[in-house]
Amino acid sequence: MSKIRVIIADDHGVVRAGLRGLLAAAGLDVVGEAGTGAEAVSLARSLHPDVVLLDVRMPEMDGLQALTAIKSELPEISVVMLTVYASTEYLSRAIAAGAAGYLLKDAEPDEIVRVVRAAAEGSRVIDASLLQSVLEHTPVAEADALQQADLTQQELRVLKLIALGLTNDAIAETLVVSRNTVKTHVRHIFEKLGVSDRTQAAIWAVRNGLVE
Amino acid sequence: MSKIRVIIADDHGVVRAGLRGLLAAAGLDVVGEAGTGAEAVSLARSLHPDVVLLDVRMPEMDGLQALTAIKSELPEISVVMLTVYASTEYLSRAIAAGAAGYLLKDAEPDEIVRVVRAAAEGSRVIDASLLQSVLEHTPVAEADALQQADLTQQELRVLKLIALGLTNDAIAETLVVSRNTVKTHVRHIFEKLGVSDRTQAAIWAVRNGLVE
DNA sequence: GAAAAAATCACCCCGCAGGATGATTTTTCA
DNA sequence: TGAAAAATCATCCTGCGGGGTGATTTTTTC
Repeated sequence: MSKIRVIIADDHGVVRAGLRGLLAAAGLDVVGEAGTGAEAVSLARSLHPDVVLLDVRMPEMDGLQALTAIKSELPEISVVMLTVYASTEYLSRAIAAGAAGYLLKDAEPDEIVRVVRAAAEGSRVIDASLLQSVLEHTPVAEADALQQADLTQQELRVLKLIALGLTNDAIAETLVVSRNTVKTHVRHIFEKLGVSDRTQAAIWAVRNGLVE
Repeated sequence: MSKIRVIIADDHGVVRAGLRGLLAAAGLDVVGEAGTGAEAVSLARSLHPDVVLLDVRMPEMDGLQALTAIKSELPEISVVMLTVYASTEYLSRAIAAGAAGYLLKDAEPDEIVRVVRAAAEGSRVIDASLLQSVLEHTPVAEADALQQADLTQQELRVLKLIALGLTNDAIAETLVVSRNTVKTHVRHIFEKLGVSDRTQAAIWAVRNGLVE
């Protein structure tokens, strides 16, 4: 079994060095480094790594743009986003654009390695602490419809992940439960909201300020 | 072939009378009238009509609540919503709650009859003028991402309908094209937005202010 | 008037989503 | 402590969604 090949893209040399050491120590193969989004894309093209670690904020094409470029040209490469902010907005966009993972820079080294490994295997994993903030923090405003919906805690989490654009399988992985369990929650959510599919549920969630 | 049985629910007697005459003249059978949402629900329960015409605004349970109650208890009954406002917000909710049609009160008599007839047959039809206003009116603010997406006119319409929660078949009916055509547009939309399913496309649309 | 873009539609395939049902375990709360 | 609610998971089934390909017609644009 060959090593997982990774490209690191961040505009700060210090961060790159830190990540490189961290990943190398875990037995991963850092095959390239980029300081801009554009560089990251061309490196991905020439080196075909298993995973690209992209900082959200970079000169000459930011992380999201680079992500989009890579996924459209090289969809088989897994891209993990790195950020300092726990922004639902960005998270949602990154997921929609096909990111395999989303990491906070202050995440535990083990957590970073875990997410990169999972990404290489084709899984989608969101950093636990980031996920926490997204799932547990509900904007207080406009909570009336939410109250009326009378969702349970777990159903609420599932709904938020639906509203982020995750599939049932991705939700199952994220919440560490089985796919069947997720499907059960999803059905209950539909009943309670009075909708008939996940798209309508997502729209409901966005309109009622459940996310963002 | 028996007449289509309709219940009319509106808190204004004048409106009810107008609708009754209009529908009767078209050969439909108005089997009941209600002045409140609660009445409409109980009438629906006892009379089992083919179609219920619900005013959005009514005392004792508004139209949306009545719609939800009817659809959960008697899903086989088609419900057409009546309103004076062309609100995307309400339209989206009504569709999500299972409305078969959505009519403006100042719609042409022929149009009203057409929608009620279509609803009785199980189709989902949105009043043409209302649809027009929803489809052709794009909030100017935040049009940057939209420009970048570079969608064609028809793709834009399809995306808006996706963001209202319509299925491909419903979109096909609404735009009067084949299902295959819709699917083609949908695929192109996904490519242009860089998303992988309709839920993410809907979220994109809402976030970028494409609807509402 | 020719070339390019947009819109239309068909057929095939596959997998996930969504519906129905039943069941067990854990947690909550009166 | 005992009942109710919540969370977990399974299995079966069906259909729609989404991917791939190809093709024709209409409209736009240079």
